[in-house]
Amino acid sequence: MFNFLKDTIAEIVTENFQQTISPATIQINATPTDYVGDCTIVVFPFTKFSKLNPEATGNFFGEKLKEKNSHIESYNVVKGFLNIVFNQQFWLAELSKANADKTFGQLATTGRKVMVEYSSPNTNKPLHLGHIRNNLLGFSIAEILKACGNEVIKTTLVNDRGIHICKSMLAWQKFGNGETPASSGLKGDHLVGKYYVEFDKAYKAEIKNLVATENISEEDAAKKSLLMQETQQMLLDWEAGKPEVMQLWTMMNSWVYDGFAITYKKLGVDFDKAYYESNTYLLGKSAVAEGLQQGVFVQDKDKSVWIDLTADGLDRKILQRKDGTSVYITQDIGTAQLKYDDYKMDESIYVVGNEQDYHFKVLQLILKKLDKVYADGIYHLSYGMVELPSGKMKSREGTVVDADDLMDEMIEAAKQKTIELGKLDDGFSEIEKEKLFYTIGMGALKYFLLKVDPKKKMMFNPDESIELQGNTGPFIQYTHARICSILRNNKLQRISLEDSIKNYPLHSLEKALIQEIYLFPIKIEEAGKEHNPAVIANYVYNLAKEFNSFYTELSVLKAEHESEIQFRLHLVEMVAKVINKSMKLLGIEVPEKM
RNA sequence: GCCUUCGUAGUUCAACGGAUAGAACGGAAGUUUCCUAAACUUUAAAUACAGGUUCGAUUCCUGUCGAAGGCACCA
Repeated sequence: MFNFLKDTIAEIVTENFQQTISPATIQINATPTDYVGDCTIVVFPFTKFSKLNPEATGNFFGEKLKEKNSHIESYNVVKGFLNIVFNQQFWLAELSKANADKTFGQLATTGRKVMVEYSSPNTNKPLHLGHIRNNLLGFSIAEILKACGNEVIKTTLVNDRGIHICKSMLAWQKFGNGETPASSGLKGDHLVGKYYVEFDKAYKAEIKNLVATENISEEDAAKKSLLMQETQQMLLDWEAGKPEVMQLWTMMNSWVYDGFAITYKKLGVDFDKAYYESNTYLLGKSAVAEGLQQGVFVQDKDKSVWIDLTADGLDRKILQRKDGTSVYITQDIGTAQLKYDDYKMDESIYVVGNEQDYHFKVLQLILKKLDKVYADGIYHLSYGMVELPSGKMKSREGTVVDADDLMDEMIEAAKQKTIELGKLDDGFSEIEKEKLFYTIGMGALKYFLLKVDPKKKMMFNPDESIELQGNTGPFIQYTHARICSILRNNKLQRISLEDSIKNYPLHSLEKALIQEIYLFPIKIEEAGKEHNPAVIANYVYNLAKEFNSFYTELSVLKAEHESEIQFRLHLVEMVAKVINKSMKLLGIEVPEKM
């Protein structure tokens, strides 16, 4: 923030104290509202070489800054804080610049290529609330990185094979009676998920039965389970390419993909490229050979392959089982290579839950040891679990908040609320109404999940968590709709922003809005750097709040001079633009009327 | 057992080591002859505990208590 001041401060230090400091280490914040100033420089660190007390140091720097920068109107010092006030010309010039910039909010091209892998579903069950957080984060961070000037490739790695898939398949074979999405009326992914739950039920019943009748431990019962043995046989058959199994697998997966397509469309997310684990699960083999040859991996007597990471503070990790099959991390090593071969990206972001923190630490370290050029570009965008009041969601037991159900409930809630408020009296066709309910409901859901720092776990109470008032998506959408309404009713005249500015003194609420607008590109950069959409969510909420205060206290249309009204209309139009662009970065639509 | 995260108003979330710890919901009290009241204004309410580091600690370090997650040839 205010980086031009940092450079000037560094200059002052060099000229007066024969020291060099890095501009990046200087702290400049927005001034808290109770103090006079636009920004605040923390001068405590400078007292070391200024040999003055904090107040005197602040005054010294304030004076020097004012000499060097014509934009500074005044300064004041409170304790060790130097508050700077910029003059009106500065803020108006910034507003003009932003207004004239057709691509405001699009940062300069970096020439960097970034891959974002997200969603990465399993094909044995429908998506749930946790997946929604993943999808929204992935989509949003991709948008933010684009705005930061990067070329972005969105990918997903579909987990379409493995023992869990076989469980659904086996249960369907045994209990399904040929049920299909068409015959049952169920969405394909829900139908398959139903049999995944069926399997778990039948399996638990079998174990219970075995324990009771044969008087053995649960552990032993698990080994004797016929269901589990059949499932494992099915996995072997799949790997051998047995036609009946492949046919069943293809059919059931296609049901799931049809279901996912609907969910993704409703969520508003998409991918440039999908990788399938059924194509990549054997890729780790060559990596194992490579690692052994380089001496990075070791092979035990039983033929299993390992890497010893104890010197790096981690564990000894298996990479290939004694039977020669590869494990999860080995596949990831292979897939990382495949992705790099395909795209040669500079950065590769994995949007994956924080229960895999350790896994990604290990993955990156192994790739480094293998001297892979792309190892440093790997970034695990780790996000916290979404928790329910009742505890953790368990898809095996079916105790989940289903993604499709939740979206429908949100849209329904938006509908009820909208009708209750009497918002739709005029000018909405049935189609427009449905579209509006969808936009508001999804806006509420998306904002709710994105406003929280991704790293942190979050609590979701299905009964009361999602509000449409307060710090919510609909609040921001509503603010946008009000501005659009003002602009509809009061067409901007042909007076340009520059001509409407003239020289009347800016009201503090007008200035506050200009300051928020000024922050937009800075926030985008910050969000990109931190891989954190919540930065944008908090920003746009503040902007909307700032507008609401302005709107309530000032009125756009009742200024003293016509040029001032025109100026306010320009200003407010700019606010709407920034809200629109910010929300786009979050993947949230903003209606013009609601 | 070892490792990693996290404990902030009643609740859900904020706060690059910076000023008097901010919002929202819920509670209390107000504001619609006027641009959309899903709004605005006022008000009560919190850093788990004990030490340490320094000009300054919710933030960094140590310990205690509490919560979640990971590690054993699952993905």
